[in-house]
Amino acid sequence: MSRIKRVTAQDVAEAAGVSRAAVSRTLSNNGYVSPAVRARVQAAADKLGYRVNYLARGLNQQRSDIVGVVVADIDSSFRACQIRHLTETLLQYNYRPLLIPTGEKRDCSQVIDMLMHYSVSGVIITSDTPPAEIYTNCIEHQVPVILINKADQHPKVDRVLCDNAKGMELLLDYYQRHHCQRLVLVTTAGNSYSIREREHLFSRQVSMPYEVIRVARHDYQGGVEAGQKVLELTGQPDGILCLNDYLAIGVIDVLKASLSKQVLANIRITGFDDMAQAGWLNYQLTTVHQSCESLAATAVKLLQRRISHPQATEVAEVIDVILVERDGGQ
Amino acid sequence: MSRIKRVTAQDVAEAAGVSRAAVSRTLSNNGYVSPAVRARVQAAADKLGYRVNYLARGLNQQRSDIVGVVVADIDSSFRACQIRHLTETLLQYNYRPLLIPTGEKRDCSQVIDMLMHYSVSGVIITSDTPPAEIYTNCIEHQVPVILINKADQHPKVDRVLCDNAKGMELLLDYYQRHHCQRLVLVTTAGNSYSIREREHLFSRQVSMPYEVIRVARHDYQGGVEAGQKVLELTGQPDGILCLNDYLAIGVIDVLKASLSKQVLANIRITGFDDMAQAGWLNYQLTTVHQSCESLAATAVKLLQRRISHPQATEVAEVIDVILVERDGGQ
DNA sequence: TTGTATGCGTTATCAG
DNA sequence: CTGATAACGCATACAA
Repeated sequence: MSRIKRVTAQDVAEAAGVSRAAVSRTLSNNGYVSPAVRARVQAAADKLGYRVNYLARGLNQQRSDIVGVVVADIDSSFRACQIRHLTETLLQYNYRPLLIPTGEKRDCSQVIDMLMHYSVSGVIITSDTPPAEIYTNCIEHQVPVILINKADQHPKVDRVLCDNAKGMELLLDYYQRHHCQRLVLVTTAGNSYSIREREHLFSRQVSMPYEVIRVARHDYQGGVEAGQKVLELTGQPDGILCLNDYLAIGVIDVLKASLSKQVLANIRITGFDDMAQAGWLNYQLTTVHQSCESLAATAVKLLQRRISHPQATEVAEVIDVILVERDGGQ
Repeated sequence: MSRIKRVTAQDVAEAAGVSRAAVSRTLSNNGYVSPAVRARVQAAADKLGYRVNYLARGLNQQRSDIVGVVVADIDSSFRACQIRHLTETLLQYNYRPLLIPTGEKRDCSQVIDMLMHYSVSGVIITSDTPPAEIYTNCIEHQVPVILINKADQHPKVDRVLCDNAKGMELLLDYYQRHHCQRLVLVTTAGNSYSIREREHLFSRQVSMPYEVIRVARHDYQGGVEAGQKVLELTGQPDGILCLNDYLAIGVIDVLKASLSKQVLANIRITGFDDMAQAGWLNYQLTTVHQSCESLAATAVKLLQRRISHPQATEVAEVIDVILVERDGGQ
């Protein structure tokens, strides 16, 4: 195989008339090197267009600066937003995001196993139900793990969580302020942490009578199914609290198709997450906003902390939320 | 620095009582090795839980099996779908997707440069306006480049394209079949290849009088802006051909808010791409469907081809499209 | 068919 | 402060 000519540290060293070691020390800012040599090395490196080979460095240092980003449902709006900010932030801090989508089919534990053999610097998990195998695998290889919106508590595994409690409080306060009499909770049967947690908080904090509609999926289709169940109720509720925006939007679409504008105007529907579509004219959904930016920033901050202090006790940082009141498209 | 104990080929070799070379040959299926030895090596490798170190292999082979996926607007629905299928397909074929989001701010050429130093096996670009620098950089390093829905034609750079021509034909045929008299084209002023190409094809193939509404952005906001301009027209058109689904949905939302159901029912609005929201009850958008699955499959197929035949002449594969007729939510 | 020896490009250690 | 040298873990030409 014909090997491609690359600019190597050796080349720079020769051009600058110094040793490889001096080059390494200069460019990694690690170790003593005289200003004179430093200048010569810099000049030579720039002229030759030298950049370190990350593979070689990774092999040597046992860490590649690659960060595995494990995520389910990439094509759901909110997740896509998370991914975008996570990858942007990682790059900004000189990590490289290796994206691992986890479908139902794919055996993601195998993929995770693969990650270990890249000497990844860390793994950020946004998947809904990460197999326990991931932890054992990562811990065994001493790879930092950051969990986003996950229940699981593990030693040395940091987490960043959306403030579901505050969000639910804001929503319930919203319904109370508007003197809602008959509330319906739309939730799902799946094992998504966010949904489970919000449902739990709801039932603990709610102080008015309510009914529950439970559907299988937590996406738009689930919302449609929920909307149909709403129509089957005897009489209309005046409040429908949906545990995420997709559910709310599905409900809205079904109700809009079957109910008059007047009737609909008296039903307050809310969501959770504030994904892009919540702001669309047709929905103008009142919902709880969680910032993907600060979520990403916090995740990467925790990752860096754990990389430099592998033995620190685990922490769980909570991301603030706010209520976004919209007029429901009226 | 305390180094983590890893299972290395040497360990396997000792456990199996053979040389490192025999282990390498067995596991990479490259070179001759007797069945007996092969079995012993396999057994030892399994028992010890050995997996090759991709960094070391990459350093040696000058290719890391990492594939850079460069993409703008991750959080747009259709792009997210592309990403999902691209990454899934890449993993399926034993590549690892390194995700590079390109914003307006970020200087992505720097990031691309970084990719080169991972000895990436290839780069797949879905960004709308990839800087020319990318090509020169990749070609210089002899890294395969696959372009998705891009105009740029470069030697040794393969492309996969959506069949915009057929799509436009289907749409115009649709309007003709329904005896549309007054058509409005909604397009943008940006330099997105898909939009530009579709607009060009439209003007070449259209055989009825039409008006043009041009907005700045090609996202939902652009659609809203377009919708407002539609309302300013003297009299309503009976057809609005939008060059992507986002534009169409924005237009629909504005018109729904201002026009009566009856008037709206006489306006045929169409999009392009068939993103998830096009199928939502509220929109039921007639649009041109392009399959992200086959797009991803084709991209990876071309990538593999170029990896094994770096000097092959470039090709452009076209992905078939179909018209998805929906009732517009009536 | 197998083992030996060498290179891949860095960084870290240890003399000088 | 600097330069030789040994890892890092793998693949492969070459010799046996």
